[in-house]
Amino acid sequence: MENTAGITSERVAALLRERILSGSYADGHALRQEKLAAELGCSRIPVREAIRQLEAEGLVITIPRRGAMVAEMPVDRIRESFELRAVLEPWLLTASIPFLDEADFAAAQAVIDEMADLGFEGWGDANWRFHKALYAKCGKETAVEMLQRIHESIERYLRIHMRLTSGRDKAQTDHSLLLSLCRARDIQRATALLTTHILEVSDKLVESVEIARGLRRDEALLHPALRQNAKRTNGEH
Amino acid sequence: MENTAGITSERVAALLRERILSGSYADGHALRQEKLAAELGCSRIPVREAIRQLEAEGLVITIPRRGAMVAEMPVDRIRESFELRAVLEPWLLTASIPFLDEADFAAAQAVIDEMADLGFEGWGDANWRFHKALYAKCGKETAVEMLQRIHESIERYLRIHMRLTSGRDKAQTDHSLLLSLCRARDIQRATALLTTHILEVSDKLVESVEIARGLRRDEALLHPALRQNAKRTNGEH
DNA sequence: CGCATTAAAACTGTATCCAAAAATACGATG
DNA sequence: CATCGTATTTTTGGATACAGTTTTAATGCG
Repeated sequence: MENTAGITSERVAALLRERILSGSYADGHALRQEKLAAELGCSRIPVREAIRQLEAEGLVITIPRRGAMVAEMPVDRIRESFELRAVLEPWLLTASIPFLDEADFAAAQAVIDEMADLGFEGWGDANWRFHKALYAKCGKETAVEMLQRIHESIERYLRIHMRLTSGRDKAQTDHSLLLSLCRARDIQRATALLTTHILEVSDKLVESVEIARGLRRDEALLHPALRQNAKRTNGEH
Repeated sequence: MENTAGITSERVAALLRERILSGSYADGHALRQEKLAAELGCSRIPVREAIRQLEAEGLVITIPRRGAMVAEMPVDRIRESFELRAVLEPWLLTASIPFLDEADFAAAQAVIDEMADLGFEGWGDANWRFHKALYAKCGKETAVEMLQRIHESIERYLRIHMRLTSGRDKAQTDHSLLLSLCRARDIQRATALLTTHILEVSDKLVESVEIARGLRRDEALLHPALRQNAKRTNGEH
């Protein structure tokens, strides 16, 4: 079974990460070892190692003897993630702008074009790739990796937000304007725009997440009520 | 076979982390699964999961089919870690100072006192605990956790630096002064001092690490030469 | 001395087993 | 009828044994 390509536990981790980031596994979704092993056609050991890895990445939490589940990020943490972005990204942009060349600008523009006709699915990832393109020359790899992790951890909430608002608002125009300012090497205005861009999205997104969680809670309250009315008739699966 | 006291993978991870942070396992030290399992009295499974976890934390790197070793941080990364500290810590301090109370100051002072009669061993950890005490009220848990990880990843190089310079220089006076400024709620001067404090240590520490690595390289060049002179006489272990 | 072949070591994953803890189902009782 | 306690089932965490593969070393020959 051509398992020669790469280490299995890494592939399992990549697959689970993809499912969590994409929202395919919602917050609180339980990651059952045996089920995943059967589904992926491997034993439990690579699954367990992958779960450990994702736990260290903060995407899942494991409770001993109870298993792993997709970690739900509290709204305070979500807000804080955006605050961190608002601190770090302008810093990286400042360091990067003087060294950006035409190839970097073209790459960023290509991502903008790509995002134009993109649905909800790949939007969060493309958004990060656009921002990252502007930090290409910042010379701070560790910080970029940290930011990538931050973007990954909030990607599913960005998706929820876009699904609720059914649109990507003025992000596209923000991005285009930001790219123009970078081309003009206008660090002052570019960082100012970037900061407001990040913080604006933050407020709206937190709002959406609170609405979504409120809805989910109502649903959770509704389900037991339904179960009382229709005893034992629900299909559970 | 008292295997009732199973060693959990978390404990293995904590132990290995401790050994890496303390410098007990130097850069490049190979983490052999079977050897560790035998030493810790457990099977390879917890060891493997612990290694995956540490890999995600950036403390070790694994090369497929070759095993795991303690990750060596390039000097550029070390410098970058301090740059990140210089950006994030003043930010946290600014957010925290207005809300610090006497208990927080007393805790910070206690760490300073503790550091006075402390050798190389626990100094890096205490240093972080002092800084963290000042960010107690910043309300940014994610950022604090990130910084903790940064401090952990550079702790062994701090140890190397102190061993080479055999002293903790003016860190103590810096810390005392910083605490005074925090007590006075002088955000301006406190953040300025903090920034210079971090960047000063950075330059000196990078220098020490470069010296240490230069020495180690010489040693590596010397060893094969010795082996040639005294064929087969080296005890390998 | 250099290089090719071979042997050993070490990692990766599978399968099976067991113990412990949690979840669930079930039944007794007030 | 609701609630509490017990028993069964599920799931996790780990141990053990084994096979396959790759890297490293050791050996031997020209």
